[in-house]
Amino acid sequence: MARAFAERSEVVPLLAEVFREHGVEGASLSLISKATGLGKGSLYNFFPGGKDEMLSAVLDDIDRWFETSVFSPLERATQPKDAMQDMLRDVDAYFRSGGRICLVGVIGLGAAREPFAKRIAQYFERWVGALSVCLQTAGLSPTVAMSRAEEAVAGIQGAIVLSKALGSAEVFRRRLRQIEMHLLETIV
Amino acid sequence: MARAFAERSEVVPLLAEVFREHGVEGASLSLISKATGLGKGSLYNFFPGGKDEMLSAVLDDIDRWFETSVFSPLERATQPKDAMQDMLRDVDAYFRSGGRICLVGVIGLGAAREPFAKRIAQYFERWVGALSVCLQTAGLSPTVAMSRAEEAVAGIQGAIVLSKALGSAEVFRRRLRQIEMHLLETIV
DNA sequence: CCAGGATTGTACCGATCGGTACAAATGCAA
DNA sequence: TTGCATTTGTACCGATCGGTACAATCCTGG
Repeated sequence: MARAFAERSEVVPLLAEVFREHGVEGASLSLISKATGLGKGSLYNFFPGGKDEMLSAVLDDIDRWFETSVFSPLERATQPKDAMQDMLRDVDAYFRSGGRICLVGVIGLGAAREPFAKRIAQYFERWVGALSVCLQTAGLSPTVAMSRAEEAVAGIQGAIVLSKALGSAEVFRRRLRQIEMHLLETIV
Repeated sequence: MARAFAERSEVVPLLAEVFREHGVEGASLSLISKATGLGKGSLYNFFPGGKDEMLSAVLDDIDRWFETSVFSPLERATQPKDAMQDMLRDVDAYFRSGGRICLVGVIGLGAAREPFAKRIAQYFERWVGALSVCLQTAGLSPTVAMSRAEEAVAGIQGAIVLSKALGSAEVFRRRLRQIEMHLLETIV
């Protein structure tokens, strides 16, 4: 069995970047081919299902990253304050202070949403849920925790939209700082 | 001089809806033609510049609406509290409680941003600025007003993303209610 | 009623889309 | 080294893209 020059798994992040930069519909196979250095033959060898399978693999990759780096740590946190600060630091790095968009969010806004609607909803439910658990660990009631978690996640998404539109990383960081303040107020 | 069956101005809202539902890249001329009931001939008669001019006309229309319905009332307000509540009511109606997306926001996130980057930035600067003026009228310092205005506008954008992803109008309304609380706290 | 410009549908353009076919190139087991 | 399955580049497919050309149609001023 011949070895692949590029593992499927190492192509996925490149795909993700193409989807982020050109949108799902705008990411043509020729763009993808150029960005990955892979011809159509290789692309369809790795992803027989075409663009849909590529996007699906990208979403899997994103899910995995957030699960291990964001959601799980929030839920398991014994020091909620530290966990939430870690989350915001990781989020700032992941979205490059607003220079990188949230692929899940933009797919959710687009017309090609339907095939992925369930996964997109789960991503945000999971995020809000994990943050809510963390806030409850800090002593907040389920109701208040849920509300504040939803506010924080929406705030992050809004920060991406606003900072991207204004072309300002400073706006993103400023929003994140405010979200942090708001998450931490009235807890230990 | 022959009269037009459809004024250019009455086609624009239909165009806006097509762009919102299918995205700027996904809104093909055939879709636009079907949605407006106009053939390519008429379309290029109204908009000789093609899709770009259509999108530009849509953005003009959006600017005009927000200017008269949102920005200007905020700036001229003598009762800041009422003005901000009116804004949030109008925003809820305009975005159909999250059922409708913010076209300016999504263009700002996309790759086709560059030709419209300046206008997109101005839209958000104008929104944040007008809200900030209103908050200053209510007695807040420029610094605090600016920060709170930015938070509110980002919150609205985030509410759209989140509610659309979750398919829940209730999420949108809940976010808006919280934004209202936050805007109004500590003012008359 | 008619002349002439405005408006319209339709056919068509080259380019590019996502996807398929397949032969040449490649790498490993024996 | 040889045999063979895998991997790859490339040519090609029908469909559709945005846009143009233009003849037929419509409306209205005279």
